[in-house]
Amino acid sequence: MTSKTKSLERNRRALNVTGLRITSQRALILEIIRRGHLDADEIYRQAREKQPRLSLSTVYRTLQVLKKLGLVEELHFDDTHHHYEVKPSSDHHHLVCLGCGQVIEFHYPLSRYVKRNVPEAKEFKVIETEVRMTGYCSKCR
Amino acid sequence: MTSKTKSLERNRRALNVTGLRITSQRALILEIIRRGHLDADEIYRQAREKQPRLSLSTVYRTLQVLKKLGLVEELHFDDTHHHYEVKPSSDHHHLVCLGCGQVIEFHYPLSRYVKRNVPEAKEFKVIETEVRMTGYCSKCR
DNA sequence: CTCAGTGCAAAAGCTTTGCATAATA
DNA sequence: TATTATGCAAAGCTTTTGCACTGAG
Repeated sequence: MTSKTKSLERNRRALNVTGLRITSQRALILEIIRRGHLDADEIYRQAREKQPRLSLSTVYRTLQVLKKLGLVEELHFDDTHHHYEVKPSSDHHHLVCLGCGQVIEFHYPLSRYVKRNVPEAKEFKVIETEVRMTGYCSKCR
Repeated sequence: MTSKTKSLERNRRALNVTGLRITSQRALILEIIRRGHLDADEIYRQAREKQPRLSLSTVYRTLQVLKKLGLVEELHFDDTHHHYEVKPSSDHHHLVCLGCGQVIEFHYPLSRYVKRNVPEAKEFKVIETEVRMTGYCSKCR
């Protein structure tokens, strides 16, 4: 089984559990999101290379569905676009370089740490944590 | 000196250092932002109670200027609006309740903690840290 | 065959911009 | 008085929605 078939299979399963219909558009979009942090328009452009008739509305609608299902997470790197990525299982955060624009991911159980140390957070039931640190990477600083 | 005069004086000084012109609109907008986390439209509505002729463009332009000067920080609580607050001196983060919408602030030197513990962050020069945890507050959980 | 999903085009936000007018320094 | 800032209206972007058609189950 090729890696590509495997990935398609994984997407098919992910969609299937939910009772949603498995359309070629959804499988393709999910496939593309796995490539990294992308915004709607980038997903649209990449998807149209495979399916030229795909519409931007479908991209947005699919992203909403996947977000609602918890398969995909919406991020806020900059002011104008949203970015999307497949939802990670653990705390999962980002360093955004103001110089070259690269996004460095890191995993760390920050919500646990915050809950332990911050009085305000003690009685808060945390659902989601997003940490975004901007600055300069080792090359750009 | 009343507290109100003092606050006006503070805004005047804040604007003055920068070489910008002190207009009644800018002073008013800065005054309003000090009240808490507000989005452009809320600022606009509150500002118009005092200056009915103020335009929304002026609000946006002023916010951009203040942001560029580092007097005000732009936040990303939800998908559709930006929120603004006067820039705090130390690490300063937010718990957003999905139930009642309240925003709980907390201070904690998280960037320092991350830099110490996360390998990816070690050689990163951090300029700004934004932590946003969503979930449910003690009343809503 | 049926209903969920799609494409297209149009609308709906929020935010920015051009230009003449008003106000600051 | 010389610019800078404002107000208004119009444009620009991203995102959402209505509707008829298509395709998955």
